[in-house]
Amino acid sequence: MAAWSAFAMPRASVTSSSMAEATSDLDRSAALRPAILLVDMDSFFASVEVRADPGLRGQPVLVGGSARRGVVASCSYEARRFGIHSAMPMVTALRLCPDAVVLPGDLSTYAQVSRQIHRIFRNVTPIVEPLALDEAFLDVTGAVGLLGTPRQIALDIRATINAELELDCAVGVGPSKTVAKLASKRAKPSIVDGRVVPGAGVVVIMPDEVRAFLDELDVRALFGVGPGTAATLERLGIERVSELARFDPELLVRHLGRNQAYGLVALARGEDDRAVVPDQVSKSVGHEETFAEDVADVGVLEQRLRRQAVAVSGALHDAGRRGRTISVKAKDPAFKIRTRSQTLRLAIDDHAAIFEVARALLEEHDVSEGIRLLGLSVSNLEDATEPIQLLLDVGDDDEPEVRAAQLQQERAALEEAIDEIRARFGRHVLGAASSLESRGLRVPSQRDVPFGPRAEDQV
DNA sequence: TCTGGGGTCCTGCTACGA
DNA sequence: TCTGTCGTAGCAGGACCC
Repeated sequence: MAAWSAFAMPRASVTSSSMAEATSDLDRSAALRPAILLVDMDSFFASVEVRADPGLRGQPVLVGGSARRGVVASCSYEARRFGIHSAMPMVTALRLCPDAVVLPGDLSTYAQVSRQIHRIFRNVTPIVEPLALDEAFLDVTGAVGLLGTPRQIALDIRATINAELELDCAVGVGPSKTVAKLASKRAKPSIVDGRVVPGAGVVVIMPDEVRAFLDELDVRALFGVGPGTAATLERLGIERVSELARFDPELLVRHLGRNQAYGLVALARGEDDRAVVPDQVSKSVGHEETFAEDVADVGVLEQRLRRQAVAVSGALHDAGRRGRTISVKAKDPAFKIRTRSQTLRLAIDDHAAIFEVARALLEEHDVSEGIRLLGLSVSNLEDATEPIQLLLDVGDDDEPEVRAAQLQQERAALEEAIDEIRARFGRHVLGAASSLESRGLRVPSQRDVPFGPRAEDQV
């Protein structure tokens, strides 16, 4: 968030690892209850790439899609010196820094590193709530005393990640998720006059410092205030968190809705008692891709949709989930997004069944002018170990839902047969389709289009 | 100038059954 | 039998996050 560089440092306790010993005797954080940490990796994807190729160190590195329609997913601090930031169109980024090194990125590698990072977290506390591959909340209240003060724990985590994985991170520590999150932003390196200024690394905000810490922030710093909400608040004369904290939430309801109005004012007042919740299961699984050129050919779209159905089905299998609601999303050349969805009586995970429903939903979209993005997602998820409810009143065979149900039931019967064959003759007699890759045949996966269209990905 | 991908949550509307 | 009300589910769109 751009607003950070404009802040004057409050009287919050700012500590870098080099200062740890000097402050340890005076560490007030021992009294923090609850003690919540937000660990946020610095330029995660770009840093992983630099670690793999040390020749990139000190260079502006961009990870993201092609220059045609891609955006920057992550960039090194050297690139940020040119004003580049994540989510910036790649073409704009390259205009700002034509010599930048552009890398396509590899989500599977980042996911692997992320698992290593989370192992380090779980050595500290079992209460870890991942926010993204590079970010997680940790509730260390129970570890205080055993492993040191919250500040010491934060410093240790940072040192361990640095020593074992050669990566940097920032840690925010506070009595709530909101404060920990905002503190982590302040702990990060910043760009001042085109120079990279190292961050504090660890920033601790004590309960009696929360109000002063929040009051001077721009409202856009708050979680849940994006461009739209910020514009609404600005029209009401609210630009600082202190102004929002004083506002009567009832007066905001008409503009933001009741939930958001009361929620935001509470956050601005430092009222946030949300717990760190580990082991959250995802509520939807999807896959989408932006084409290098707009596509109006239904045959091509169906082919892409089928590929997405295979990828989504694979992700559902990996997660042990099935879903009842299938949604197909299309973005037209004017960036208008339309979605069409259908909720089935039967939860499905079979790719052919998902595709059957998705294809019917695609027919409801007007693609005559071409579309730039096509996406498929499955929600309303349930555990795949639940027995499949057979549909007795199957109805008309032409209905996509009925065809999907038949395909799903055929798939279940097939899997039962596979299990039986393997039980009799051994696991090796039947292999997964993914093994085709070793024979030069490709099966689509989430790695295919991680950050937007590739230059070579013409349709 | 050009705006990804994978998610979550919320709102407003409509249909439907009790 | 008809009508109004209420709660819920489904659907579509939007805003937001990293």
